[in-house]
Amino acid sequence: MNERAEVLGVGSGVQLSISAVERDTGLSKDTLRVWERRYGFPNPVRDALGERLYPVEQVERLRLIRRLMDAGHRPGKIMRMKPDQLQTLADQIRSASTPRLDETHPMRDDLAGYMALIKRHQVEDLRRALSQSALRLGLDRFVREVAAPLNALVGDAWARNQFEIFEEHLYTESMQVVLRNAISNIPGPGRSPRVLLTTFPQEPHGLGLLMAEAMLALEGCRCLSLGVQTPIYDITMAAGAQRADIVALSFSASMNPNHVLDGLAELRAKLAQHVAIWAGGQCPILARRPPPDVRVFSD
Amino acid sequence: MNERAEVLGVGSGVQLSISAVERDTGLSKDTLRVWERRYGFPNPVRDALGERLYPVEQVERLRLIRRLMDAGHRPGKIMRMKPDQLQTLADQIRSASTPRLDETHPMRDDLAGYMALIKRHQVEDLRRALSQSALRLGLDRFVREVAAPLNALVGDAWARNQFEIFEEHLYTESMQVVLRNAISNIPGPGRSPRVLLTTFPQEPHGLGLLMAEAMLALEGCRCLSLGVQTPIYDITMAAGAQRADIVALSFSASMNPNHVLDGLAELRAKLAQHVAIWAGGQCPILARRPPPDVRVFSD
DNA sequence: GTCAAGATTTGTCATAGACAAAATCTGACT
DNA sequence: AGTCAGATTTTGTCTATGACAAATCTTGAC
Repeated sequence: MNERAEVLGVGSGVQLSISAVERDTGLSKDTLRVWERRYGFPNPVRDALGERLYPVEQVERLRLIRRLMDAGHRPGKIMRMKPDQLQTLADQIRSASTPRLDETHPMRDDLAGYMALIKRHQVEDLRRALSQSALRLGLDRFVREVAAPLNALVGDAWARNQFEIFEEHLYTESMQVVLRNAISNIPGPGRSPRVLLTTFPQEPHGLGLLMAEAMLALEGCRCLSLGVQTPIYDITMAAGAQRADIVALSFSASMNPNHVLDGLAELRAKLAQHVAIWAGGQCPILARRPPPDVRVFSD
Repeated sequence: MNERAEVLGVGSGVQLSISAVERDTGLSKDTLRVWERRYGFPNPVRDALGERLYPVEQVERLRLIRRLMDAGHRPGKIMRMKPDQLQTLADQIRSASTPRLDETHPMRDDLAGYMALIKRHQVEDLRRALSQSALRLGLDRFVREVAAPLNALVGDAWARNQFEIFEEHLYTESMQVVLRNAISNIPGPGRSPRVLLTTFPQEPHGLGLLMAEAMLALEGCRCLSLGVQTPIYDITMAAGAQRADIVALSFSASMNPNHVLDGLAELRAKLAQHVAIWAGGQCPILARRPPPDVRVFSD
């Protein structure tokens, strides 16, 4: 019932409780404790009750470590490195995973423009610009060339602490309005596959779902979205009730990899065999270790 | 790195590992273990390694318990009850929460029709019926006479355990589509008050927000929604950045009354004095003990 | 009815040991 | 040089039990 403040301001720096760090980094409490025991990092201070308090610098380093692990590095190696070595490694990763953005091409002007609008809180301008872009490019190209990369940029900036929560909300709401509007203008669905869209209970981000719905609806699929955070058991019930041919799931980068894989395995086991599972989103584990019997989409 | 199958078929029934149950029920591992220790339920069998395996029947009972807790009951009481008593309790919630619908008036025919469509999972028919109703009545009357009461009915049916989670999701998504569509067709905003809409972090329900946005936009307000679950600090930042005149908040019946009152007090303290706070929604505490300096709307 | 003080309930945090799955290393063999 | 089986290390999650503060219920006075 412990709902005491989990963010405590103490002296110079803010400090987070273990559950706050679990939320922010996606690392389970067990993992955080065992890392401390084995590697000596993180090294949180303790409050009067002996409970862990993580300084923000350590939380940021944990976030960085998580990114490196997503890129294939193992904790035992990373944990021993000094901060500057870590940063060097991180920079290498970045050029490996998105070479286009840094050197080959600079960030595309239009995307940079949208980011600036978000940062300056010009919501109406942002919405108008996105709408116009969608009209100009067509929904298909808009999703591929604007929505998806912009989403990644925003997620990235968010992970680096360059965005306030409300700025991310402003972006999400704007993009949602534009996408929903575009989707509702797609001519009536064909008879072809019936697709049920949703996310797992730990995944509150719905933009990926809308992008998927847009693309699938354009292909003539009969899309039915359940919104976000549907328990696995209910996904199977809904799939049965709606006679779905495909269950499509969206995963953001912040999802715990094990939850993703375990959840997909459980869903596969409970779902009728003839129903296909499609998975997409920014979540790195999907690309690194795609589960069997699940079709994975990168974009 | 325990990624052994967590869904094991053993003899007649399927059994789930503790982490699978955590996912399915939303109860933390710690909670599941401490319930077992204190109340003797759940009572999972053990595998060869001594790890818990929960039979599906127990998981389903856990889900029911969780619902009753959401409705305000405490685990210590519920846990001792026999299955049939549990079901009785679940049924009793109805008469307490909505006396009017059962005896004083019967349920209106059109609303009963929508409820039936949800129950029969006829999503496309539901969406079409709602759209037509919105066109026929006009958005203002549609919100007052259809969306708001239907919302209450669905919330009620949910509390009585008459709806599956996915059925509630189907309804929410349909109504959301209809409302958003209607909102985007409202002619451009006047210059009058700038309204910032959102909910508190504990409140994930967004339909109330959309209904409020519809009503306010009809009045010529410049509405800006942040979506759901914005931390109080970020609400103040957003209000400042957007030069909001009004901050409008929506509260469903499931919100903890103290969280509501404390949150409103905190927001009032942190927000510039000239910014008004409007609060609305099904939450009973708002009507029973309206906080000072906050304008409360029942519909 | 409303409020404060006291008692109870309840979720989360702490500790440390154990173990299987994943990842890496080793050496033999095409 | 590449591939494969087997040994070794790494790593995350599980186990158990005790502790405690926040939330909630109960009691009694006004």
